[in-house]
Amino acid sequence: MANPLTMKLEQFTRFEAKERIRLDALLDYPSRTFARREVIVPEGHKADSIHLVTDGLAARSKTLPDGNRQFMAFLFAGDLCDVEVFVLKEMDHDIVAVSEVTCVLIPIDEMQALLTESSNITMGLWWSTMTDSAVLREWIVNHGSRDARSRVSHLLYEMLIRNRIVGVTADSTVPFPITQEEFADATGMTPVHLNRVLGELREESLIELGSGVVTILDTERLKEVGGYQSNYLHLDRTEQRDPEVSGRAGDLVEAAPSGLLHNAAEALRSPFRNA
Amino acid sequence: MANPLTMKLEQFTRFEAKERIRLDALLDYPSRTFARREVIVPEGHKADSIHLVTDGLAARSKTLPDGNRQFMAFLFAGDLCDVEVFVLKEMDHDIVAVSEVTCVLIPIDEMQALLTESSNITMGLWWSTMTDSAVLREWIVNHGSRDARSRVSHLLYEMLIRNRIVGVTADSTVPFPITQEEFADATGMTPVHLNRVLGELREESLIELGSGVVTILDTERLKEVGGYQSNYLHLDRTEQRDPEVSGRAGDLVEAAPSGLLHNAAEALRSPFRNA
DNA sequence: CGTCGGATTGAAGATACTCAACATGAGTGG
DNA sequence: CCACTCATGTTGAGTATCTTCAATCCGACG
Repeated sequence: MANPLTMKLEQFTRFEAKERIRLDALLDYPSRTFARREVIVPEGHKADSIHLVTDGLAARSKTLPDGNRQFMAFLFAGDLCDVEVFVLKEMDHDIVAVSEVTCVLIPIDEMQALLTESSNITMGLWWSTMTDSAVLREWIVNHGSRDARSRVSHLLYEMLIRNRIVGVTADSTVPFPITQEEFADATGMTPVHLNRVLGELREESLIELGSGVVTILDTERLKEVGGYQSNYLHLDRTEQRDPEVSGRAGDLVEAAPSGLLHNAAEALRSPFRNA
Repeated sequence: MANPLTMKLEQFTRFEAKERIRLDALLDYPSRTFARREVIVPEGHKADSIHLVTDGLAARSKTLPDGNRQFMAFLFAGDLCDVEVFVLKEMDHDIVAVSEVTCVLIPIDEMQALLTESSNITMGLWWSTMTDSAVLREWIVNHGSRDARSRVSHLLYEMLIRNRIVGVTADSTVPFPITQEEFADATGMTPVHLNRVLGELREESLIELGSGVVTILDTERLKEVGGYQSNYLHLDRTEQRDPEVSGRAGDLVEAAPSGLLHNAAEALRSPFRNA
């Protein structure tokens, strides 16, 4: 079984065999499955181990005193839930399971060892938090400057792209096992209004809703409605390998079915390769 | 002159003399001053040097095709504008000068060297991007789940705390050299409505507006209106040194005038100290 | 004194929220 | 196998918040 974390980090740098083996071995640590709705890592938690998602959909979530809940990010296979506690003192938000989620629990000492051994891995993880930051910033734009229609479209489109990157989706079907209430928490609106907006988008034949899946019927128009620009996902490293690829890799991913990024990773020359 | 970057990173780890000298020497690189409104680093920029703010207030900003502008973060002295281009391919947003801003331009090779030399510094910078992420997440909550009143109060309070951390402000006066239009861009609302909300807060004797400064008249109530919780700034490292400090350092900073954090830094035992 | 950027105020309208009812569909237990 | 329940989705009507457009005000500065 391929280690999704390795795959992810290889978007940034190319690992030596030894490093890859080391990373792959992380999957041997005990794993745990969380039910839908279950809290994977609670706010205030001080970790002795780090959670790596290997399956399912999780979310970073914060609940305000008034009960209002806000999702700040979605986590897929290959995403680390709580690298921050490793450096920061404690979690400042919850990680909750949106679908059923499986995590591997990596002891903090092991993580520590990994970082001291390989600066390549350290840099890779740093890169990972940076791309996450870029997504966070885009979410701020989304919440601050776009209306409900755009916000919903934007999130759906982002989900499509992120799934394509990972190679989960070949066509325009996005696995999105989420209730409308949760969707509303992610877009900062009420479930009622979200429902109406989704209705609209469906009415206009932009999307189709199945159980646990969203099908994008008109990717181009959805992208437009969402005001989507792909640069913030930083998918454009392929250029460095293959300059004659017309356009940017971001567009490529949006067009090509799957498996692209892994290839891109193989060819990557990062500034830290020799570090 | 104290290097604000060193000071900031010392909140996380304690540097050896050699490292500190190395960091401090960064200030010798050529610096540049940017006028109000000037773009410091444009979107799409691929850097050969990294901008370190040494004075003034800058902002991360994104402008949508429809002209709508959104600020995603404010940058103070000691903040790096574009570490990301160092790892990512290019900037996905602008850095703009809100007040007059001075930056030191650090050559990318120098930065590279620093990272290879000292894993302590690498970890420190990683820590820095993590705390930035925490702030970004809080901004998402702010935009997604709070109404205008709370949003404005929250931002003001955050600015107060961040200024206290740096030791700029002893009392409750926050240097905030910003127009209401820019303030509106940071809170995701129209200038008109922001103006009304500010009026309200002033009416209620929560704040007072001067030119380039905001005075918080009632910190407690402002904190409450903003629904502010201090944990996301991760100021609580002092506990590790001085367990008898009642409460958390976060609250301490909110109460104590200044200079706290630097002391805290001196005593910090980070998990990476021996790395 | 006039100009200009920025702050302030008013009135009308749109977007999104609240409250509340109702529909649907997947279990669950009789 | 049906009835019941519970979670989720859907729809309606009234309301609040925030926006838009536009006018006016104010202070700094030439």
